Amino acid sequence: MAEERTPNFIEQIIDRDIAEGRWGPAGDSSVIRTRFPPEPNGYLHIGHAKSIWLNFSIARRYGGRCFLRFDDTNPAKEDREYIEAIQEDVRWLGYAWDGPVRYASEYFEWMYELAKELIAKGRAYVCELSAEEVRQMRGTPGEPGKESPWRNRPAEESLDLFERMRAGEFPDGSKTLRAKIDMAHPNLNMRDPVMYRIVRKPHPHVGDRWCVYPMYDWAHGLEDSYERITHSLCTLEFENHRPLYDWFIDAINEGREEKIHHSQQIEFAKLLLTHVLLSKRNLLAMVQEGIVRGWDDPRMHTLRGMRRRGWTPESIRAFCEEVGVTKYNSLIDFGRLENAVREHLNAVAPRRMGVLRPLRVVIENYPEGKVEMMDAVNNPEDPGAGTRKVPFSRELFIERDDFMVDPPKKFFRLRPGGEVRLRYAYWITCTGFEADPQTGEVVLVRCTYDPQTRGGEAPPPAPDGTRRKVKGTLHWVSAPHAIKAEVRLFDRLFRAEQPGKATGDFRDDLNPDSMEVVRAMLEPALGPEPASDEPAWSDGIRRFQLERHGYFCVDPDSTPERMVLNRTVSLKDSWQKAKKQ
RNA sequence: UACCCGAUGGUGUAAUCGGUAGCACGACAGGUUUUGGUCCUGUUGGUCCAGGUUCGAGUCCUGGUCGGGUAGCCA
Repeated sequence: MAEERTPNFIEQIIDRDIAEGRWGPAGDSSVIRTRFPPEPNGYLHIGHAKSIWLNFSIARRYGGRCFLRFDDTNPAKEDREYIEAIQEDVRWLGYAWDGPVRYASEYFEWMYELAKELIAKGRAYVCELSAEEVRQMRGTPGEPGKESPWRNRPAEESLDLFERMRAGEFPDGSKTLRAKIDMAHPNLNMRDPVMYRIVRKPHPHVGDRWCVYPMYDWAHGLEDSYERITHSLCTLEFENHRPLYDWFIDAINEGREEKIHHSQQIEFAKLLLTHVLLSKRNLLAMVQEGIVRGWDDPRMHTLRGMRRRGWTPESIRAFCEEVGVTKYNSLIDFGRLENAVREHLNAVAPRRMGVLRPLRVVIENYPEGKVEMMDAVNNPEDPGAGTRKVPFSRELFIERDDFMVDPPKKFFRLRPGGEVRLRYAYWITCTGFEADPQTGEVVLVRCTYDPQTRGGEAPPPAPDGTRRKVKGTLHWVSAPHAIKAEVRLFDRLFRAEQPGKATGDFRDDLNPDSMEVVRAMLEPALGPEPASDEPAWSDGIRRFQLERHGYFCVDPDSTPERMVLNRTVSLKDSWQKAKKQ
């Protein structure tokens, strides 16, 4: 309603349908009905998010309905675990389906009766060819296939056989029900496709009630029909299946008193991202080979992984909206997804200070034992987020990268003799440092502070009117108050835009530094107990911006004794970029 | 060598009936800034090719080129 966005090609079709009254009274958009129909055979990933977003946002746009339906037609591959996980992930993304969860398996009886109608009409037959024979007789693109010897058996015989298939009289794979279409059809899907196969496997939803299971092409249009889906949205690889989708519904309706609902299938391009692998096979390989720690590893682009990494549902939805829907197979730069989460988190994430690689600093003219509580802004983008108190004392930690003995040009951080601002605290000047005699590594920096700069304010101008300036502002943590934490710094899992494209093996493109674990020092507000002014997150996960570093969330591995933070994404860093040039 | 689909700056996506090719991201250059973040301003750069129809074509027609999909008793 609110958005002025121009309608995508699917919405344009729907607009026309509504104007013409194709699905109900002309002008009534509330008849629009979509569905998200996952097979419960794996965890949802960012690619599914696009489909979820599309179906649910269309229903919302038109005031229609969107169902969640498990397309559970193949018990050999499906599992209860996924039925639970998928619902959880859809909810996490922020969507509520209309009514109960639907299951294709609950429509099997109806489908079975319709199959018998087709047999009776001579549009389907029981075939006794083996899988291998069917494959060989299908022909190839360019040359026609051969007809099954069972193709023209009497309808009564097929009917009898089909009933006995269901009754469990025949072994797995021994017979199939096939549609009688055209073995010379240029579209391979139309060469007498299999409608039912015999499979004896316990089904995750309906148990052992069935031993014949419908194939996708036969089942899917019927599922849509049963639920009176108006627009059945799917990905481009089903384009060649649409003629069959339509053929089945038309064949059923031919000569039938009571017509069944005929949804319109519309195909769109699935989400393709650089630096990411989403296929079930590759995801599984990464888990099984220990490349990642599991399906919810923060480097994985399963929705579970992204949730643990700190991605927000809001940012994923905004990303889908941003990249849009077309029939063009585009490859989206992963940076777009990172931008989306930065944009959301920049607006709402509370700012905190945390030192990832600590370097000790002593303020030599600051009294020992003195502690001042400094006022720090929680979010400069949101004045309503308020302020907090941060303790300051004589001994601090600053970032190792923020001090250099012999810095390059344009380095505005701390150096011997140099002055910088400590954010919300004081201006300090470096008076010396100590290095490890063995390694040369700096282990301590000595500074003095200017009491006139409390809060980080510039000191009053000198009598001659000149004003002192500092170029750099550093974050810091008071050493005696610091909270020790484990911080996991994640980076892309793959270095190549298209992992595996160069050599054929994605393992060759793995980023060896996709996870770095550091012992960090955090300000007290980052303790195990949420501060009272932290925002309420839709999923209850605590998220922060560590100033000058990036966005982080609290990992479930955290305990009251030890905080564990995950870096969702770093801040943009024009200094890093400048250094590389 | 079959069938289906697609093609607009670096990337993604708009352009009503055929009528000024726009927006976002990136890159680059400035400005603001107590985060080298954010924000603001500016610059850069595009209709796959060849014909045709038309006063006028990204849009319509014809032919090509390039890219994707399709030969599971998977979905």
